[in-house]
Amino acid sequence: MSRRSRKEASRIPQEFAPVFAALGDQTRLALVAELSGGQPRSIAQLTAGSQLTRQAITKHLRVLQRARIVRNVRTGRENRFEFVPEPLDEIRKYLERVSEQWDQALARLKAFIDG
Amino acid sequence: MSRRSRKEASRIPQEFAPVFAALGDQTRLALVAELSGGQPRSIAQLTAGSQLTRQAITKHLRVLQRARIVRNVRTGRENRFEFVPEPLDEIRKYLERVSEQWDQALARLKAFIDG
DNA sequence: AGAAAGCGCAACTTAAAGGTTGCATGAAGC
DNA sequence: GCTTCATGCAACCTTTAAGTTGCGCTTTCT
Repeated sequence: MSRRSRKEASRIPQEFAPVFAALGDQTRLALVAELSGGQPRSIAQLTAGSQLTRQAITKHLRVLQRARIVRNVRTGRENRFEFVPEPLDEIRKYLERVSEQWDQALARLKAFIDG
Repeated sequence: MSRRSRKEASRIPQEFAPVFAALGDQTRLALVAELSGGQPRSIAQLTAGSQLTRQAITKHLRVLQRARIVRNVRTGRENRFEFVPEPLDEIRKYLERVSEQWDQALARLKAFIDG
């Protein structure tokens, strides 16, 4: 037994659910896409590129913030938001593990069929 | 100009929102984790490993199915569900692009600072 | 045939998500 | 000092999500 327990090789990271949930919305995906460009943007700026009201955008930013996908930096009267790559990177690694587990399952199936 | 339009190098894939949304729930993440092991499972089997009712599990499976993360195969009186890796693979590729875009932004920032 | 397993459908309840409007407040510009 | 820009807070509305219960139907087992 190398590490982890015997069964269920890849842990079930239910801690990721809030991050996935935060990404499960068109508006928030658009916000992430814009902020992942590198430049921090104020709420007003982000609202300008959308059909929604400022309040709606604010709420979406709070959701992204609670999922740590985004961080705010207040400067003067404006509140700028910037992208934080770590959570999405964790998700990416998780998906790689799922993919890996799937490939291994296929390999076992093939080995079984081949006899 | 190679392809796509000049600005916004990486398209905003709002088509991914339903897939992310489907993954944004602990119960469904657990179902995905179990099914990604390779073995198709019936609704009754999947319910056995949960605190919820069969109907709740059924609803979650329908959500995963609409997001193409899972597919059902009816055999006799039971309805088995199996994992479909493609959507999660698309998501993974998307996250890689976001990560890439972020790295490029950092590189430009560094180049700017260094003068 | 009769019992039990495995599901699907429908109705209902509760809670949360997404969005709006109105108003108050601190910072910047003239 | 006054105005305007950028926000925050709160109340409210509407829709959807999550979950339960009850019932009926088909397949399998004995």
